[in-house]
Amino acid sequence: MTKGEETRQRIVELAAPLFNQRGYAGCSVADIMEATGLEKGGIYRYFGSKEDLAAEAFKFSVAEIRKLRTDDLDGVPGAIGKLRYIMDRFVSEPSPMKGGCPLMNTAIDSDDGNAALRDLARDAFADWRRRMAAIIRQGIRDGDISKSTDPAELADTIIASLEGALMLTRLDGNKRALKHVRQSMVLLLTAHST
Amino acid sequence: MTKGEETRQRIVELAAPLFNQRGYAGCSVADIMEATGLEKGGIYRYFGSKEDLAAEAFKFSVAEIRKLRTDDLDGVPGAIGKLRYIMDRFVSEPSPMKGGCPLMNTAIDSDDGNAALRDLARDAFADWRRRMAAIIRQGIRDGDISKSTDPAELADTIIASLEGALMLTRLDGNKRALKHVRQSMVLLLTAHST
DNA sequence: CCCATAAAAGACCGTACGGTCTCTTTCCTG
DNA sequence: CAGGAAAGAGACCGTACGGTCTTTTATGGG
Repeated sequence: MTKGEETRQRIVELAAPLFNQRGYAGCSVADIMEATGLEKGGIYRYFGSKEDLAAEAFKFSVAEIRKLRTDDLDGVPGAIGKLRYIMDRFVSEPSPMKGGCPLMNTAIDSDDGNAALRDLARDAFADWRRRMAAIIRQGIRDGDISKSTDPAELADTIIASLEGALMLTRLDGNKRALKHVRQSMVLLLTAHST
Repeated sequence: MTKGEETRQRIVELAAPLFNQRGYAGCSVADIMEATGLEKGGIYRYFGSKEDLAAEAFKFSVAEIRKLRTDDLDGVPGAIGKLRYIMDRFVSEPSPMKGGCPLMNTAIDSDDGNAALRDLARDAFADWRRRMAAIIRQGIRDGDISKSTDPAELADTIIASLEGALMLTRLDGNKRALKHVRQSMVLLLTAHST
């Protein structure tokens, strides 16, 4: 990795939490200059525009979050176990990055305009949903989850409720909503169990 | 209502959807000038700052959304019926205002900085949660909902999952997530019914 | 050690930002 | 219809914005 590549990577890693906290419009290039200690020239050398940099930063955030949420998942036995593990991790480590969940933040930040970021957010959620549905399908095959369960429906519900609860939790400054939702999701899983 | 008061109100009503779509940082005073057809002087006459205006606009949005979501609720019999009615309305009319749910948008937009807006969002969610918990408590008293149900837990779950689903729905451009979540919440309600 | 090149600095540009202030127009009342 | 007050226009201010370009500095292979 050349020095330039290292610098570029450093910019992305430092910009990611800034964009995540302040949003695309709320985070200026000057903010990134301050965070990285670089001048304009040192940044625009690697990125054609602020939007390009924001997209790269978001991709980095997605990769980070996916890593964190997928870690150790293979070692957890059974579909129900995996789902509960995902939920528990979400409650115990709700914000893998300063500013909350980058997926949700970007989804809301870019729902008007900024099509590039919006599409990236959409893809990231689609990926998460697909992976979770696969776990549920496996659970159905294994006989742990009822055959009448719709994997997409359950995956959407878990993701939506976790993200919604994270928003409330960050707003309230405590984990009450997250804990409540986990409880409810455990109950829902019970209803889907065989 | 004097002409000034009318103008002030018009500014608030026109600014509300703009702030909701573009966020606080993403919506400029010039945008509001264009929407209202007023010049700077005509706006700053009524508001001390952009932040003041944003707060007023958000309060207006909250009042609107609360009106829309509380409408006709008294006519619906039973706690379960009321909860299902709320959820159905949320699915059929997910965005009472251009740009999605102002509560969620503001919550995410202002979670870093902008304490005034954040507090308003927090209060708005607290109010919604309180009202929903009251419905659930009434359901328990009436014997429609199990005594072991925690009203706050159920209220948090419904609100979180609806808001999360709304985010996904707006991102995807279709109502799949909202419909899936409603299905799941109906099932969850069943589990809480006596 | 030299030197081509990579890397970064930072001056500069035009524009848009939030906000202020004075001047003009509109309105309402006596 | 006159005059004072309310309402609005719009010029103006300093700053910050995203972005460009030339110049300087660091680096690393021959």
